[in-house]
Amino acid sequence: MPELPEVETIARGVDLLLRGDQIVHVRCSDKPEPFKTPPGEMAAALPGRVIGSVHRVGKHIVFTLVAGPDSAASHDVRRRETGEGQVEWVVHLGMTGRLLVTAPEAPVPVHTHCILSLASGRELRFVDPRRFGRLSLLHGAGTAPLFVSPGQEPLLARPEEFRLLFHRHRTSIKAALLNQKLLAGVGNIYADESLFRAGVRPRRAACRLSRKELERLRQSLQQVLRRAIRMGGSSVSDYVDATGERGLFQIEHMVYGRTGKPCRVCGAPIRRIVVAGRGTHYCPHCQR
DNA sequence: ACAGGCTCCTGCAGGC
DNA sequence: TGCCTGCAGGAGCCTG
Repeated sequence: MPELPEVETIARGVDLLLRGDQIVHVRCSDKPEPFKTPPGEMAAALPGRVIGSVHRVGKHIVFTLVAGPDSAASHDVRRRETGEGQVEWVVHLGMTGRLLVTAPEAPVPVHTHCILSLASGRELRFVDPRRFGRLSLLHGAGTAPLFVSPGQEPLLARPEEFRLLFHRHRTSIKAALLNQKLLAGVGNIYADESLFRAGVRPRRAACRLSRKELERLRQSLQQVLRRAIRMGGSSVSDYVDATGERGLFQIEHMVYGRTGKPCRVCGAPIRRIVVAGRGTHYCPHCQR
């Protein structure tokens, strides 16, 4: 399940592979999901545009698409400089979404919902069996961060900002970490892993954590996310990055998916409970 | 306003 | 061996 480190890995990979390539043709499936923007609108707006850059906002992959070299807008200096006429194609992978860069003759997997044919001869395919993912098109430059994820970037949050996110919320710290309006990009795995490293039980009320605990949590979260990005993310189930490589961070999981196994620090069996409707793993001895 | 629960969807694991 | 049930979860929506 792609969270911040996986999405970052994928966005970097796709940026490296596709920056500067031009969209020639778009084909979409006829299912209502995963389209937030009607597929017809997308298929009409994308062709001719050039992939300017690909980056991550929260758990979203944002393609900045600029006018193609032969379009009228590209010759208009004012429109080019203001970003007017620029669009952002936003991909959310949900649980099982994948972006694949392939040759057109490669077999098309089942549950392929969108295929972008590129001027280089390659295809960018969006595949998502469970259809929890979302594809949308935003008009104007730099609109994605606000539209898509109002929450703070966990890697940029400073101590005071981080503390202020939680001090008014009476819900569990686990639910608060998963709330994308507070922090953008944290999902189930890294919530559990950061709470373990901070020594905080997932059911604790967010507003009852001390300054010291919140600062420990902030640092644990940032460490865990940075380390996971360096390792290419966690591969559980079928996650792979744009080039088909699997991440390696799952070998460093301390609690996630380790129910009943001995804690790597103290040896106590890892417990699994349900918090905020999510499977939640913690060490009853190390976390208070 | 906030919190918690339900829903969507498919693949896979486990039980009988 | 095969079928069937239940579980996995991000986020939008509904309710209290």
